[in-house]
Amino acid sequence: MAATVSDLLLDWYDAHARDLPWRARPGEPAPDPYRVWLSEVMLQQTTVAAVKPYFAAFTTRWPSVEALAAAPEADVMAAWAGLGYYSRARNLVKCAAAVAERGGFPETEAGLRELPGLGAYTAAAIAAIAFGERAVVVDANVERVVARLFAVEEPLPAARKAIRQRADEVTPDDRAGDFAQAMMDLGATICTARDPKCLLCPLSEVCEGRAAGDPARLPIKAAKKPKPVRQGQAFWIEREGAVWLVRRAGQGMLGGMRALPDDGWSARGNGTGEAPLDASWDSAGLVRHSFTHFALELSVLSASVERDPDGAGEWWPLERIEEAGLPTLFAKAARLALA
DNA sequence: AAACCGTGGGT
DNA sequence: TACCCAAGGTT
Repeated sequence: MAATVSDLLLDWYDAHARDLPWRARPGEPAPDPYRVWLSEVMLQQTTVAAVKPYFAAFTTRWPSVEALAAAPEADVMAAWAGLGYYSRARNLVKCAAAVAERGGFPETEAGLRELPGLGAYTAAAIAAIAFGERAVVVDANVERVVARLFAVEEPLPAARKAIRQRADEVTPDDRAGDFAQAMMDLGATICTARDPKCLLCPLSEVCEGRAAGDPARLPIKAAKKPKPVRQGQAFWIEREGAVWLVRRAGQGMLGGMRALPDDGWSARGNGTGEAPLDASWDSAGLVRHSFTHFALELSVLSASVERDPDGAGEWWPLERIEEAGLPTLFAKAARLALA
């Protein structure tokens, strides 16, 4: 009888699984659902290398979902600074509160799916990895592996339905969590987006994409739109060894994060060029920063003042600027201003 | 349902 | 350099 995809993949995983801080080794008991949840949210659209130091910091500072739920939201947002996609941090706080309130994580895919910040992928991943449920886990790695394995010629995103169906067909009843992690490891290390290592792949003998001759061209994706370049200004306002920081609105770009005052630049257009107060401004330089859907040229203006700017904000000590939790854009601006 | 939402690393 | 990409979710 021919070996199934899941047999081949699980055998490979038993020998080659990556050793990651949030993961149990093959055969060990399932890890703490809190650690699975936290890692899965951090890993959304984010590389393993980027997540590792944040995962270590969060689990040290907040060892349980109850501890995280009890933390001030500002502390969690500041600890997330630099990881990106800050709605994840806002939802992390909401989710921790909901889980602590109900006395633990839901143990089913459907129950998990109701929590803030958990979509189809993350709910399935936690159900399978932490609770051993047979859930169909489809992320970008699985899409790529499945598209190649079954030579799916339909372009993404239209192919998602067919890919999910194929993924369901190869997902085993037992070890669904290991199977999901094996698919993701395969996608991350062997069946990579560029230059797949087919000679090392446990599925090479059954891969229809390889049989067809050019697996690397799959999955087929639509061309990306060009990013506009926007111009804006940020203001470095000093008084008595402190800098004026504001908190951005809860929705939208860098929502909920501490920030420098700026002139209202956005994805849609340039800033107004208007400063938040009259002062003698010096140019501290230009920050070029690329977001997902636009690029920003941010000119940083610096001044010393003797009164508070209008509106809400706080004077933050310069020597503790690293602890302010500025997102990377404004951390770059601060570096310029302090240079 | 297409658009919005970060960042760092690889090529 | 410029572009692509990564364990997606929300609206």
